[in-house]
Amino acid sequence: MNRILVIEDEVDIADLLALNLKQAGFVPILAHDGITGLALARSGSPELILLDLNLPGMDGVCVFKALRLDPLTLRTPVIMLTARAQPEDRVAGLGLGADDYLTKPFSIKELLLRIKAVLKRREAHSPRSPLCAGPLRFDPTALQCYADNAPLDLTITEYRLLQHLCEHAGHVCDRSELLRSVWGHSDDTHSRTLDTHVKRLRVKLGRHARRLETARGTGYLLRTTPLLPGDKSVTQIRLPDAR
Amino acid sequence: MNRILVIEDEVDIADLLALNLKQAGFVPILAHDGITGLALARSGSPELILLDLNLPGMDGVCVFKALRLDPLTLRTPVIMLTARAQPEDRVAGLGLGADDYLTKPFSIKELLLRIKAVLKRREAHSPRSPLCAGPLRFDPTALQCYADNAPLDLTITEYRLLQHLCEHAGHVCDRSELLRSVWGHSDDTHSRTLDTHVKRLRVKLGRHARRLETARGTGYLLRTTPLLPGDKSVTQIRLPDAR
DNA sequence: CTCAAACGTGACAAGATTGTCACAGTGCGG
DNA sequence: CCGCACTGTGACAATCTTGTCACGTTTGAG
Repeated sequence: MNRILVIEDEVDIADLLALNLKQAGFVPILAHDGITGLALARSGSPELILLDLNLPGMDGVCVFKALRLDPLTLRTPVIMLTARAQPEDRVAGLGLGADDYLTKPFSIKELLLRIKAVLKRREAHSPRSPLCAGPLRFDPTALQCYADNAPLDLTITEYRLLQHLCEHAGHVCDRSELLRSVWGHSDDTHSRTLDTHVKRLRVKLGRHARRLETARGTGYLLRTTPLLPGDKSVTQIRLPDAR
Repeated sequence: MNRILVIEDEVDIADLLALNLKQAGFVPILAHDGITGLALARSGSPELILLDLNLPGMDGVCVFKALRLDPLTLRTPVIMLTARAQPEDRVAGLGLGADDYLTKPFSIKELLLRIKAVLKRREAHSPRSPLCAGPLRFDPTALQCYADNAPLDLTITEYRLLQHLCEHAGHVCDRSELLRSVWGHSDDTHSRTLDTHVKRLRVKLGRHARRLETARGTGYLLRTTPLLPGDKSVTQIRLPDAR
C-alpha cells in the first residue's frame, strides 16, 4: 500500500517506473514537472519520492530543497535519479541529504532493492516509528505508550520515567540518573518519590509489571527479554543473542 | 568529535582506516572481533559503526543483528564492509537494514563521503534531532519545547497542541483537526476550549505569540517565516502586542 | 453603518497529578 | 537467627491542569 511519487519528465521512463513499482506492490503517483511534484508530495503523502534531477522548469535540486523546507514532506525519503554519472553530482546529491542516489541507466531490480532498503531504514529509524522495548511501544507524536498494542493511560511523569527505562532497556538505570532525567535534579536520592512512581507504573503495566525489576542498591531495570519463571539472572547484563 | 567504531579483524586495514578517520576529524575506536565490537558499541557510544562482515568467531551479520537488538545501539548507523562483491551479499546487507554497504577494495575517499552522507542523513532524520519550526524546537525525549533555545514551561496539552501546529507549520490546521489530534474527538467544535488553550500558548510564547495566527472561520496557523511588521499577506488577524 | 458570527479573555471550580510521610515488607551480611 | 539498610505501599494534602462560562472585542458581509 506504499505510495511512491515519481517526479520524472520523460514520460516513457516514468511509465516504465510506474509499471514496475505497481508490480512490486507499490502505488505509483506520477508527476512530470517539479511544481506538480511538490503539490503531489504534499497532497498525496507518499512514503517515498523518486526524483529526477534533470527536470524542465524547476530544477530537481530546487524541488529537493523545497521538499526539505516543508514540514509535511521534510521527512519523506528521496531517491535521486540522474543521467549524470560524475562523482561530484553524487557528492552533491548525497550531500544535500538525499537518501540514495542512482545514475541512469540503472536496473529496475537495483532500484526496487534500494527503495526497499530506504523504506526499511526509515521504518527502523523514523521518529514516527516509535521507540520499542519488548511489548512496549511509544508514539512520541501522540505522547502515548502501548503495551501489547493496548494504550496505557500514563501521566506525563510516568510516561517520561517509562520512556527513559525503555531507552535503556536491559540496562540498570540508577536512582540519580532517573531523578535527573525525569525530575531534572539528582539530589533527594533518599526520597521515596521515585519508588512511588515505579509502583504506580507497575500497577498500570499490569501483567508486564514484572519486567520493571529492582536493582537493589542501584536503581531499576526494564527487561525486554522473555520472562522466564525461574530466571534469577538479573542485574548484570548479558549480550543479547543474535538469533 | 564524532566517534566511529571500526570492527575489522585485519589489523592493517583497521589501522589504515583509523588513520584516515583521524585525519578527517573523527575519533576512531578499534575492535578486532565481534564480541569486543559489541561491547565497545555499547560503552563507547559511537556515532557510526564500520562493520566488516568477514569476522572470525562471531560473524558480522550476527554482530549486526545483535546491534539492532540492543536499545542502546539500535539507532546507531552501520556501514558494512565486505570483500565479497556478489549482488546477493549487497541484497542481504541492505535488506538487513544497514545504512550503507561498501565492497573491498574501496577508496578511502568514497568511504569518507559515505560516512558523511550517513551522518548527515541521521542528523536530519534522527528522533534525537527534534522537530523544528522557526525558533521553536521540540525534544521528544525530554518532552520539552524550546523557543530560541530557551525552554518553554508547557503543560502536556499545550505541548501537544503546539507540536501539532509545528508539524504542520505554515499550513492552516482547522479546529476539528486540532480537536481530534490533541483531544481525540472532533465534536464540540463550538466550545471555547481550543481558543483558551491557544490563548495560554500565546502567553507562554511571549514575543513569538504573533506567529500563532488565527485563520478566521477555519482554525489556526503557525508561521515559521520571519515576521514582517507590515506584512498583510495572510488570513491575518490582529494579535496581542509582544511586549 | 449595523449586526451577527467568530474569536479573545479572565475567572473559577472540578478533577487529575504529584511529592511526602509513616509504616510494612524484604533481602543480605554476619 | 538478628539487625540493618533498602524497597514497597496506602493515604493525603498541596498544587497544577483543564474545561466551561459569561462577557468583551473584532471582523466582514450586506
